[in-house]
Amino acid sequence: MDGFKRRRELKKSHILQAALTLFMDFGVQKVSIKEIATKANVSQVTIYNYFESKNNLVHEVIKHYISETWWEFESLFDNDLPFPEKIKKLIFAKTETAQHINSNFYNVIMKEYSAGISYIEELYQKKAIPKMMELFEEGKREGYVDPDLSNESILMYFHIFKEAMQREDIYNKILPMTEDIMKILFYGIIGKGDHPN
Amino acid sequence: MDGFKRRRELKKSHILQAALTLFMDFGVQKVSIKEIATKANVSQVTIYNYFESKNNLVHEVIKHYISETWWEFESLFDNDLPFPEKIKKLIFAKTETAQHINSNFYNVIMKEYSAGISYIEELYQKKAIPKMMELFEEGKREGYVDPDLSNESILMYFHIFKEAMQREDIYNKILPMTEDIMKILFYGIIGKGDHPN
Amino acid sequence: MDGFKRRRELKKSHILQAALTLFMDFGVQKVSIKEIATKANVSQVTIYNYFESKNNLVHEVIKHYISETWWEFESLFDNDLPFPEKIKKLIFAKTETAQHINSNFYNVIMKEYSAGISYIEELYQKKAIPKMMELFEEGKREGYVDPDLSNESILMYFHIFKEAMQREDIYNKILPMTEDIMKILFYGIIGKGDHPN
Amino acid sequence: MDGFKRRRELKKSHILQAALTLFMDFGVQKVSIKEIATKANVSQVTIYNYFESKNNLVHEVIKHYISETWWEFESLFDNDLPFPEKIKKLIFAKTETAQHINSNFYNVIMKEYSAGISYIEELYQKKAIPKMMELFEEGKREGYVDPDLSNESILMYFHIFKEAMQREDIYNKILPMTEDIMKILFYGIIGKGDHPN
DNA sequence: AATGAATGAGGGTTCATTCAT
DNA sequence: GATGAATGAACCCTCATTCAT
Repeated sequence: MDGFKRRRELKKSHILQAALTLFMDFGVQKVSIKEIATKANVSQVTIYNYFESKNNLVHEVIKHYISETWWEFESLFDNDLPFPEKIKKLIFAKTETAQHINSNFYNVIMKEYSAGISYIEELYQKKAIPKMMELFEEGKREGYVDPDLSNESILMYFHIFKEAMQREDIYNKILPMTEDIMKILFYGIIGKGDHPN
Repeated sequence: MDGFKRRRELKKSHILQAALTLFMDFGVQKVSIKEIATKANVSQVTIYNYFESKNNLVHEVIKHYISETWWEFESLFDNDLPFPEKIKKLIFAKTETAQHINSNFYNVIMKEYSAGISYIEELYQKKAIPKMMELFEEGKREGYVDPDLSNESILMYFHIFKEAMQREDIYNKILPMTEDIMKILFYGIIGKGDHPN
Repeated sequence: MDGFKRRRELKKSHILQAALTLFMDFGVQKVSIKEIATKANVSQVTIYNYFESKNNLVHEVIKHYISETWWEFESLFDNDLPFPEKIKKLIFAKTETAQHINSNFYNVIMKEYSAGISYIEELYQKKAIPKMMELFEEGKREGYVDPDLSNESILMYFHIFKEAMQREDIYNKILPMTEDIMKILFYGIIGKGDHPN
Repeated sequence: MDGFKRRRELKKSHILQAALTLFMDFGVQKVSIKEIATKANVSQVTIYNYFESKNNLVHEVIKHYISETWWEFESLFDNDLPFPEKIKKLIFAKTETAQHINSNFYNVIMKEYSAGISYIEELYQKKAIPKMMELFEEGKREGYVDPDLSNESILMYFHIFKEAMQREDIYNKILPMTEDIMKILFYGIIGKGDHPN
């Protein structure tokens, strides 16, 4: 990549980062192109030159965000922790990028996702889900996961949790309860003791 | 209440209902006062006469919505079902009002809530939470809930689920997995069988 | 029509007139909503309240213009002048409305017309053309028009002239040549004298 | 002309051609410098380097267009057809360049012309008009044109026609009526028969 | 009390043009 | 000499809100 292209990419990256920060703080709709331009120290038109429209900028920001997030997610698996610790980390690890995400921005991402935007879909289907499935299988092998449960159910279950953790308010409330929550997760609300039936 | 006041209340109610419907479908930001006025068959100014500002209207709509939702929530407890059935109903019952709620509107409500808006806070603290706590105690007495778990943790746990269920996409995906999800909820991912430790 | 409606119509008419004047002078594209608003002494938004979009305003201005023009056109027939005088008047009469029309505006009107916009089309097909045809028939009866010529051809022929007359530059150049032009129109370039073949 | 200059002229010509095509299709106002640059495979700035401003580019394009058109016009006279055939050809010949010209572009040219832009004016005054005058004189000599008519009047008359023919809609409507139109042109609407007075 | 009319502020977007390499 | 990058100004349009009747 020559100097021209590199500088272009750098500036694009600046704009993306500025937009990402603003979107995460205030949501997509509340942030105007003007604000992004100001924060990125460029003119509005420059943004249009690079991204063509606000909609497109939003797409690119999401891609940017998703791929950054992805690396952090993937790194969670790069260790030899025992299964329960992996799970704990997976749910409670505060990823650098993902925290403090404005709910509007979050919803926009979800809308993209459920609209089947290929980039996210592919990353999720081809990489994230298989990684999780593999983890569940490991848990089943080691006796930590009931082999009768379908991986899909467990995935949904985790998904719901992981998502809730992204919300700052919930995260803060739940942090002091980590142990209890982990217990419920593993042993259910009944606990490991004797069961009524 | 004399005729004047009654008509006034009726009109207010019309406006609230119109606004609620639109907010639930499209979110708060995407709905303009003009649209609400049109749907409610009044002029924009009438809305201002009654509600002073859009922000205030939103507050009132949320109050309206929360109280409607509350009756449905309360009614979930009016039965003699065994504990597990109550839980299932609690999580999976599609309340009439709450379903299909636009995520933007949902977030606005949540923001109100976490901002400590008194009305919601009070309803939640003084009515909803005690009702839930009572339920958990019942579960503990009957051996369905581990007595070592704090009620607060269980509450959070349920909260996360109940909230996820409000989202149409998640609800639809999870419905076919009801049994698995309930199993995880009660027995954890380990299941009721022998435990590794 | 009550006072409200009357005032509304009056204001609408103001805006239409302002827009018409500007369009005729500078063309549609060169005139901004802001300019129209300033000239009509209203805010831009008022124009949008009345006309919804610039496109729509243009439509309405054209309708307004066409109907005004129509009365003047129709009045040209309300007389007992001999056929040749009628023709002369028809071609050279400077209608109050039609003169000084900016060519861009003219083209926009023509585009509307050829797009088959119903209002203009109908006026033209059902009223203007029959009126002209009738005139040609009169001319044929009185020996002023060759009965072998199709009315359609004559219509086209006149149409071309009448249109050219609308253009200020042409009109001014042609005015001193009125007699010659009329002669050509009636007797052709060959003139009434003996013909070569 | 050395290689540098030749390449420069080639590029200029490319740009002119690209601009001309676009102007003829969409009009001057609707075509942006960016589009021209893209079509000509140069950068926007190159256009500015060569033509200084859009206005100036438009001038140059018109000059380019006029001179191309001129050759075609001139060639119409290079034959030994009898007078009536020459006239017919003159009016109905669809020149290669001139056809399908967007009306906006046409008007811009006309504005240039009536503004007395020297290049066009000169070509017109010194070349086109004399050529036409010569033709009329020929017609007069051969008895096809009434010697009492001033050449200026006939010129205007033809001008109006020729112009109308440039418009696609009119051209298409008039083509099937060629014979009638030619008859009117030569013998007037009265025709060659006996005259009423 | 209710409403039609009106608006200032701001949003996304486009364009002709200039800067800087 | 040629270009990618950048921009101020303007445009159409929307919205929450106020005015005037």
